[in-house]
Amino acid sequence: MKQKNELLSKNQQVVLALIEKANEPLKAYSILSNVQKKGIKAPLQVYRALNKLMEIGKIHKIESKNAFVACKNNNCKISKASAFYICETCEDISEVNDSKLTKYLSTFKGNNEMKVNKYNLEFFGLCKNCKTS
Amino acid sequence: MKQKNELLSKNQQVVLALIEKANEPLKAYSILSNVQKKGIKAPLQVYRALNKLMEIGKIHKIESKNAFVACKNNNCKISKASAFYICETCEDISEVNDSKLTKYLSTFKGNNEMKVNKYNLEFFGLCKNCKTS
DNA sequence: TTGTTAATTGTTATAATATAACATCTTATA
DNA sequence: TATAAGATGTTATATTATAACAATTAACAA
Repeated sequence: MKQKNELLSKNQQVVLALIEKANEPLKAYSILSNVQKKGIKAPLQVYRALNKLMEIGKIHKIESKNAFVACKNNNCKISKASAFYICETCEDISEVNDSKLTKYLSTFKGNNEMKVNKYNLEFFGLCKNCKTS
Repeated sequence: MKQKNELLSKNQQVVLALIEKANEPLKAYSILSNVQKKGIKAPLQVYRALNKLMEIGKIHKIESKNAFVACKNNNCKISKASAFYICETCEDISEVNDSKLTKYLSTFKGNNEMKVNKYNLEFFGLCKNCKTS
């Protein structure tokens, strides 16, 4: 199926559905083992779906974990900006949703005259639960 | 040698020297092949040195590239905060050195009450050279 | 100076993550 | 209806990283 109308292909739908219903970032091979019953048999099929989903902003990659989460910020149309909190103790990850931060970073100009298209930010620390326990 | 006085062990010195003289991020296996003449033979020896060097803030990992660069910000004693510009065209990577950004992010409190210990930020875009060419 | 301890080293094997290369299929649209 | 873009399926392989275990080194305290 030629991808018009923002329609997702079968493999893309299957992978996205799994990631969306998970409440934690999923790794590629974990995704693979969970979609084999849906007919996806090889790593490349998963990675291709992941790449497409990242392109259109439906998911983000947590680079420091090699894991993938659904975008929680209004289903970003384009994946230009992402920021996460990562708990170093319980590994819980949540997406930062702070419009000031987004604005600050999207318009950030350092001293090197780069034209910034995109950024990824990962905060590490202790989440509310792990702080108190 | 027990590590007091901030002294680095032999393998750590060898790996750090290579990374410091490189003008681009180096990948672990590229480091390995470049230090074999110095007696480092196995991936683990490289990874162990890299991990130690990251701990003490001498180098940073570019998560999106799985590559390692020397810290250019006053040889950070502790690797708590890192930010990079990454050119999507020429792959050139440079460390952001902006005290306002550092302060903003180090004291950032979103809505989730996380205690932030550390962060990593990667800006993607076009560097000065690639913009004009 | 000897025993203890923590850090480091060396080594083999293997796990985990990701892409190359190539053939085929599907469907929108020119 | 031809074509081109996107998607699929498949095998093999490349790349990145750690497990597990044994041995060595040197600071420090008894």
